[in-house]
Amino acid sequence: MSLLHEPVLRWYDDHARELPWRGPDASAWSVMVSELMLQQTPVARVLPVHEAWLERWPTPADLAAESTGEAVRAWGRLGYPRRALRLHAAATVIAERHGNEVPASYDELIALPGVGDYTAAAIATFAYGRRHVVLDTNVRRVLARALQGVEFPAPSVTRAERDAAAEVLPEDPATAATWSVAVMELGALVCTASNPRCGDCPVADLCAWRAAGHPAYDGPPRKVQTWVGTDRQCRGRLLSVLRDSDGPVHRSRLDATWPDEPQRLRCLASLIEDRLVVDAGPDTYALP
DNA sequence: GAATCGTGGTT
DNA sequence: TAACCAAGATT
Repeated sequence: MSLLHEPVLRWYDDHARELPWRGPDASAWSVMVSELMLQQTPVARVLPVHEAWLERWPTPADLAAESTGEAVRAWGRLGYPRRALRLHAAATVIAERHGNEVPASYDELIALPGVGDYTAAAIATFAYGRRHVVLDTNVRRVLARALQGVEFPAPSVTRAERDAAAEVLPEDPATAATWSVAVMELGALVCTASNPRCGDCPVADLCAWRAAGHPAYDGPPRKVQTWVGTDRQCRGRLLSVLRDSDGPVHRSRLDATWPDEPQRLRCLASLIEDRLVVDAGPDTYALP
């Protein structure tokens, strides 16, 4: 029993946000949709899209019955639209091979498109109360600070880090689930990447990083993604036009979004390759 | 292991 | 204002 458990669990009881995918009435599908949407995307932006998504597609089979293009359109501006395709593909597998029920085991979950280690552990834990180590960016940061005494964890998950997280995971599955969501919440609201609110932290007096005097990060430089002029920006522009159009679009409308022609053509080809866009006739393109 | 993949709020 | 960063997955 880690000394961290009681204060963190009590803090969560008092400060947890009420989110639609939490609580006893949330379906496993609701949890799964939220987890895919929350990959690299802030809660505030996910909330309205998640609500509309669940209203429109209450079960995996409902989504699977739709075109992938409708999924991409409903995804809106959440970013990384391939996640919409993967969620649609996962829904199809669930409808066809899992009786339209989101599977509960980690092994079945991680076999689904778009579901990696974190998401499989999160769904198994938060939707079904299974006991797994849930290592997201928040949990990693909180544990790096509280246990290891460093400002940020290593660029990728290390064996020692996973072992340490397993070490502090409560034995009882239900408590472990609450612990994981509580640590995530603590990382999201208090133990933030920049300007952490240590004054509001329930484990400030147990924190190794604070005890060491908040030493600055001295690991390998953390990569900062460039944006202006990248293929990602170009792809975003192109897809935005299609998303906001009811039907197929003439190439001239895509041409207007990006001046660099070789890059524009390359990005359009990659969107087609990714099945986010389809060739819909002479000089015409559309969502799939 | 490193590169790639969107978007927009915050500082 | 440019940089930072947000419940990662895939190749």
